[in-house]
Amino acid sequence: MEETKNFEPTKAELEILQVLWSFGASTVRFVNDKLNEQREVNYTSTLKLMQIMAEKGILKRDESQMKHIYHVAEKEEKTKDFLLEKFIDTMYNGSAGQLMMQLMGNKKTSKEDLQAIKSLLDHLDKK
Amino acid sequence: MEETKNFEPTKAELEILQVLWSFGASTVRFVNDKLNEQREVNYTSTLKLMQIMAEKGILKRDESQMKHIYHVAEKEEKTKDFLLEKFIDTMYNGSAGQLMMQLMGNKKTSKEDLQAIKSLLDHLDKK
DNA sequence: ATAAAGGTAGGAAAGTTTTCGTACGAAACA
DNA sequence: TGTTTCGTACGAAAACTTTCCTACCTTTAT
Repeated sequence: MEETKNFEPTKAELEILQVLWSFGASTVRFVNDKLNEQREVNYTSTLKLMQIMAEKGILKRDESQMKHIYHVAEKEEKTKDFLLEKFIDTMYNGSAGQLMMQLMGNKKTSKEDLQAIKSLLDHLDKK
Repeated sequence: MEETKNFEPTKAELEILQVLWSFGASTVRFVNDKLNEQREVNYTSTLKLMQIMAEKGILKRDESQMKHIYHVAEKEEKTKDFLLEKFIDTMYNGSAGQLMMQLMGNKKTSKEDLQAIKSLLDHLDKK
């Protein structure tokens, strides 16, 4: 019986999640190397963080090898859904539509994006 | 000459922003009361936080009265745009389209939301 | 066999954020 | 007028997050 955890990754934890989401199960060394492409981090700092995340249940690890291999415990989609929902709750009062509106008034949303959305919507419509 | 600040509200700061966004310029007392509808917070804690936010330039205050009145320095839209962009960057690799996709696969997005989007898109199309 | 390189573990230090105690001034009121 | 209530200011404590030092074990290379 899994508990629905109050899963709130910190900033540094999110960085690590991103690496694992992109590249799949990895060693601490690998994750640390990736992080260092963006900013300087000491190996043991990354190690410690990943150990903590494992304790919290955010990550699981395969200890059968000397180089432990870590992977994310929850499905990427599930976690992102959760985080997105939280974001919408705090920023848009829980209204996804409001978020979308904001998005469309946004320079960041390209014509291609809009077109893609549109055809997807049409597609949904037909069902 | 205003600098484009590296504006990163903390969790507690966001709570306060939400109150001010919803109700407009307010006293500390009012904000604190609103916060206490959700969780217990000491008055001086809220005061301190709002003072800090004022120092940082996130809030401005009218000190002409004894009960200082605080308001958000930046336009709500601008701040939300910034925060949304950051969120998309970290969660969806900068792709607003990807976010939308996730949103549509989501239970939270209602038929009405989708319909609203659709007509907005059609509207944009015609220009 | 021994040194060097690379791994884990744990605790303490450093950095941030959040909370609150205390002091003190102004307003309200009895 | 005196006392209670309500406000600000400020510093320090508490809590949380992040970083890194040190110890020690395993593998690899000389």
